[in-house]
Amino acid sequence: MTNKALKKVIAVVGPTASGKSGLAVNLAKALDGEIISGDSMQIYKGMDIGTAKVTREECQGIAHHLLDLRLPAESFSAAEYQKLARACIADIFHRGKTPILAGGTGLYIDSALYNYEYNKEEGEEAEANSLREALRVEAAKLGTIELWQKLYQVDPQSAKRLHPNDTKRIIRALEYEKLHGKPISENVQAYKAPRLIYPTIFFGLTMFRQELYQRINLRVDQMTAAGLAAEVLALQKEGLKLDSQAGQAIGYKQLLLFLEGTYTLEEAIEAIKQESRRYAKRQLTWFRRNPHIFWLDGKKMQEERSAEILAAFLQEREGVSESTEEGSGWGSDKIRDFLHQMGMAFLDHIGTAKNHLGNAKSGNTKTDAAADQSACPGD
RNA sequence: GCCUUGGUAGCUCAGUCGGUAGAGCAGAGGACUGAAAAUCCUCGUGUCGGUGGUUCGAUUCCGCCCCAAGGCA
Repeated sequence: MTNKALKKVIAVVGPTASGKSGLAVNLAKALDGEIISGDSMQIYKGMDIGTAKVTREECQGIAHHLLDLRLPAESFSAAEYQKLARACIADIFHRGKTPILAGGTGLYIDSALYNYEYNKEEGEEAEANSLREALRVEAAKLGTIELWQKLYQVDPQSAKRLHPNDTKRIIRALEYEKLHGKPISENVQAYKAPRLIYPTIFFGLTMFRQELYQRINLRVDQMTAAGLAAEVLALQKEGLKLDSQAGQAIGYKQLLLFLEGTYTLEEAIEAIKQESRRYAKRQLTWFRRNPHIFWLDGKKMQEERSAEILAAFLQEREGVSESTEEGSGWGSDKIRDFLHQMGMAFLDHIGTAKNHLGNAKSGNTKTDAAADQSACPGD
């Protein structure tokens, strides 16, 4: 075997606790890869336990990029992420390795991999932030409807798109208009036809909802046992605050509220579990609409051999020229057959995600053979 | 064994002076282009414990039975 690396970006996405990090490392080992984190909170130094950041052992010698870039008091943005992630991808390709983008922050991942256009002129972060702060103050004074009406006057298109209660997005639209003198809706053409900017293969990890939630609950308990509260306390002493970006991270927010006396410890932990479950659901909503993603059973993909087989498959196909890289046309049937042959689950993306509710109340929700096979591996 | 109070949506309960029922929480679906672990929108049919009776009609009234909690022996 000569070069194991692919000339493609591998993206590993999915909800929290679905096994992304582990699969990414195993794929990296098999494909001579390096991992780029696609996670908005692992950006922060010192936020390790609560963000489930990979430990030294878990890295297994594989390079991980875009972790620990900022202090918890600092801010960060999707635009900055885009720039850094793309530079990282270029560098990894340049060194003849496979870039593996793994993470759960949909906006960050899409910003890096699709033709999202952020404005270079807007680089003056401080200026933008002070303007944003001013708009925030104004928003609080005006009330939601009035703020929305204000946006309607300068950018009726965006106003129609945005719900009057979605203050955050309304503020951004107003901010954009002030900074550029034109409505943000003008910058949105690309967004109707998202285009991948690298050859990319997406893998999404998922599992029955009930199972996923169990794993989330378990993981929160493990984080608690590993000293999450102590971590938050230490960060608080260094200035981590509830109203900062990092202070909004699930786990950190609730424990800060505990330290402030709003929650008991038990209440905080319950809230962390619940918010994590809801977050996982939102992640699934984001990724499900992406037709490029091949969905895999997160539990089965945990086994190292699964990753090896998948990697071998990718290498085998590397030579084959693919004219239909984009869209679900990419070897769809072939990969399905292959994965079935390997005894792995192939979840037929969007449809199956819906079949994967695992909702006891609605009983048997399996409707197709693929879901059936993956759903009951032992039967 | 007797008495009391309950048994209504996954959970906690409200309610129907008899016309097949509704809140909170949990949960589900969706949106998303410089805060995104953020922000926002939408969604409530359940043998009203079981069974007989009264009634045009019972989840609602009555009888019996089952279950739970408390009290008395």
